Amino acid sequence: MSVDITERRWFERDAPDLAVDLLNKLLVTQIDGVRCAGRIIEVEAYTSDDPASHTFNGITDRNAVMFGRPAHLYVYLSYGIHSCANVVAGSDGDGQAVLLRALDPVDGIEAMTARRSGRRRQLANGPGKLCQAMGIGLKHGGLDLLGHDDDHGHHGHHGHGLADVAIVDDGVPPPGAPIIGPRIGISKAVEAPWRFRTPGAL
DNA sequence: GCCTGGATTGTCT
DNA sequence: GACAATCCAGGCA
Repeated sequence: MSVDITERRWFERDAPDLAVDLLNKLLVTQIDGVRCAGRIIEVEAYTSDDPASHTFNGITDRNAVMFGRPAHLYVYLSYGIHSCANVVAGSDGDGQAVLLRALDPVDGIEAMTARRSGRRRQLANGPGKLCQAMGIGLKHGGLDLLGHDDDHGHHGHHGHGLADVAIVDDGVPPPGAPIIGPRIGISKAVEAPWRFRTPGAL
C-alpha cells in the first residue's frame, strides 16, 4: 500500500525527506525532439522557514511555483547566466523544493554533449550544467512533472499527456546511506546538512 | 592540481 | 543599485 512516484502524493512531503528519495531516480526530458535521461545523484532541500530558501521572504512572481502544488518544476536563473531546476515538495502553499544538483548521464548523451558546447566530460555535475545538458530553461518553470497539465495549462500545446520533463523510477532504490553535507553556494544557514548525494558516484 | 576573477541578468530593496 | 542555490578560463605550481 505504498504511494508510487506517478502519484502527486509521493512528492507531498517535506523537502529533506523527498530529497533523499529522489536520489537514483531518473530525470527524463523530451525537449527539442530529443529524449535525454540522467540518474539523479546529488540534491539539496529548501524549506520555507529556511533563510537560504527563495521562499523565506514570502511569495513573489518568481517563486510562486514553489508555493504551489508539489511535483511541479521551479526553475530560476542563477548569476544571470545559469538555469537551475527544482522539484516542488510539501503541500500546496508550503514553499518547499528540492534542487537538482547533479546527474549521471544515462541516455541522449550525444545531445547533452552538443548542448554543452561539445564537452564530453562533467556533463551534468552541477545545477547549471544539468539544466544546460538536459535542455531545461526558464520556460519550463511551472510545468507538471506528472504531465497532467493541470492548473493554468498555458505553456505548449501537446495534449498527449507526456510532460517535457519527468521523473521516473526504474527500480534502482535510493542509497541506504546517502552522503549528507552542507549546501553549496549559499550565504545563509550555511551549516544546515541538507545536501544529499549517492555514494560512489563521480 | 588549486586559486582567482569575470560573465551577465532577473529580482528585490 | 546590489546581489545571486554557478561555471569557466586563465595563472601559477
